[in-house]
Amino acid sequence: MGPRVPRAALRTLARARPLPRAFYARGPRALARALLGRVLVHDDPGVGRLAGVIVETEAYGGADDPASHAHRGVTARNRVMFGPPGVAYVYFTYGMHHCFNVVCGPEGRAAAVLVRALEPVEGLDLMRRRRGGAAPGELTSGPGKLCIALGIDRRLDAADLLGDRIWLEAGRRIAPSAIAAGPRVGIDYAEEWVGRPWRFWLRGNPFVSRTRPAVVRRAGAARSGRAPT
DNA sequence: GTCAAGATTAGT
DNA sequence: CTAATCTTGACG
Repeated sequence: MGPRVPRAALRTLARARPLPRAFYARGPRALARALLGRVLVHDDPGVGRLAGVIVETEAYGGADDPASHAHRGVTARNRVMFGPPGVAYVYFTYGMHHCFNVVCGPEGRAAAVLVRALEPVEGLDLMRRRRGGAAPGELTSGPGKLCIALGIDRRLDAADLLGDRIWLEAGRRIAPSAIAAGPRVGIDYAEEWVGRPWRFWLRGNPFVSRTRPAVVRRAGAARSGRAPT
């Protein structure tokens, strides 16, 4: 017989455990929604736990998605997008920023979810130092910012999210009605894909990235509310 | 080898 | 609005 553990404590333990592989075995849009409210934890070597609640995500597909790195097949950079789900895809861009993604879907089928913003919950002091003394609301309110704050870089590319370096925990339960959707940021090309609401966030959450609204360049591509899937 | 563009951010 | 900063991947 093991030690008796109160039910509430069991729930806490369950919450503090990495989400199982099966959690990631679905398409990118479903996962992008499911990731909202989950806690991203980085056990930064020699530093400790840095964590935040995911409040904004974007879904990326494979060959058919012109905005995806996987659009033109496997390359050295995007290879993990084609691998098994539950793995980190971290890439470097604009010569200075990293972006953290969660690989999902069945193995062999490229798909991933970009984590665009967090609500910081653990390691705020260090995050603030790394972010140049930024205000709490600015620490992790963008894909590049959150990587700086949590110390995420390419060393974590291909890291297993069921390992001991970086993982996700269950966190909060989110009601579907609390989720808002809109066009992906920085995707102002590929006309017929621009309006697709593959960006998700917690409605009204102050830690969501401030983005200029995705501008639809060509008339006729503009859509509001529901768009083709 | 060469080169344009980038799933961004901070500052003017 | 634009500079910063350098990797990636397409093309020759």
